[in-house]
Amino acid sequence: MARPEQPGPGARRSYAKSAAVREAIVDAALEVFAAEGYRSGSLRAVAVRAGMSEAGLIHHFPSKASLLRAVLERREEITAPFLPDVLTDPEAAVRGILELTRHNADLPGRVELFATISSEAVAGDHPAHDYIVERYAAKRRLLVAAFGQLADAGLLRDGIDPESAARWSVALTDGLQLQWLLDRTSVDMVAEVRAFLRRITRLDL
Amino acid sequence: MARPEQPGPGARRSYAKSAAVREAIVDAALEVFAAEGYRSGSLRAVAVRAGMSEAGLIHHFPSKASLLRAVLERREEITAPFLPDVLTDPEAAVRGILELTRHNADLPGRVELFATISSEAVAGDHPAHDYIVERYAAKRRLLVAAFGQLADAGLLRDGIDPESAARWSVALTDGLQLQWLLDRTSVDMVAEVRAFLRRITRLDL
DNA sequence: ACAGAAACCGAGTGGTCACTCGGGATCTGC
DNA sequence: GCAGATCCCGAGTGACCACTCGGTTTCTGT
Repeated sequence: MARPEQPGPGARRSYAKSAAVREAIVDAALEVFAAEGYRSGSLRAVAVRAGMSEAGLIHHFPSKASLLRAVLERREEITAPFLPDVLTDPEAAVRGILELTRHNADLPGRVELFATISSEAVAGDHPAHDYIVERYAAKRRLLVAAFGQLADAGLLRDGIDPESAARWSVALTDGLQLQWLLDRTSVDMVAEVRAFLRRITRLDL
Repeated sequence: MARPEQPGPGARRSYAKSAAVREAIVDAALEVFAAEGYRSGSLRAVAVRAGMSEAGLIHHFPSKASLLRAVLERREEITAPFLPDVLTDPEAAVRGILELTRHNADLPGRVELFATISSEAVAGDHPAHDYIVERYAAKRRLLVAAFGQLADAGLLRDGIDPESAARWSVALTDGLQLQWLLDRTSVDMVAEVRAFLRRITRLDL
């Protein structure tokens, strides 16, 4: 987050253009971390891309880990609307998987960021480890609930387990993204995800 | 490869224990690259784990990239038997997916290695980029052929496209591996892959 | 048993890393 | 319009990086 909190009574607040600068830094960091990963991506590269010095960057984000946090929070803000409240509309959640895939298909940088960070974060001491683990768990919980409700409504195909449907959906999108990143001409992510979801649900996608 | 070629007429060959040392180095490199990735994993860490100095390591593998090559070649030797000749037995190829998953489920290190390297190698300048791209393409070709033959034999479920079956299988195993690495208690990879393959084929797996 | 190559090492080399420090430019509430 | 904080930078700092160099030790074919 770009510090939306109100400053304390005695404290000064940031200058007007500061938010824009921070946003530019986060944009730059997103590109660098996507291309080179968090561990190998350098603050120097981020600073150059953001048009400032390394020391200037550090003034806004006091550590590399805090910059990663900002990048992930920003991504979350963008993707959150694609997976709306499952309790009101389970079909929308499944449709959201497809919409998110469609959205991602135009943004290889963002896809690469998450693919890179996710596998980096397998290491327990990675600064994003807990975040990524929790994010996967949350997504699975949401989709299990969604597919469960679809099953109750008779909209899941016979013999499909909601738990498996959730896991498969997450795994398939992740795996297709990797294939797509390695060779974009060989995979039509949207078509594959759509075909898969039609294969496990009775929804008209 | 651990230099299986015969030495030239005038050239000396390696000493007897050299092959064992090289193997120990590759083992150590596998662990380090799995845990920290190729770019962030250091030769120093590999050397320590292999019980020798950094300079001694470099005597055997003149560059970091050559060490990565050796690691990948070694992995290939191990996994190759799991995907046998599809022309003689397409069913064995599909069964191989499951066997390989079963095999991997006991070796998180090896799974982590390939997950880490694969997403790192998305970057075009990564030393393993071409290798990983080609390896994915080859695996897809093999599975497309296998599922195609199963379809001809009526062993693919109605409406399943062999091309998609191949892509889905690869994507699903990759994606499940990532979920498994992030939280091993939450995913039964073998059961999920088995259920998925039974869902798209008529094979008795 | 000895020549000579392989094996291995300690001590560098130049580079990059995240991050610090002290100070100067810039902004803003009063 | 000015005090004081924010903003930003150049120049470090120590740690680590892949890799080199010159040398000693170990092995092995003859």
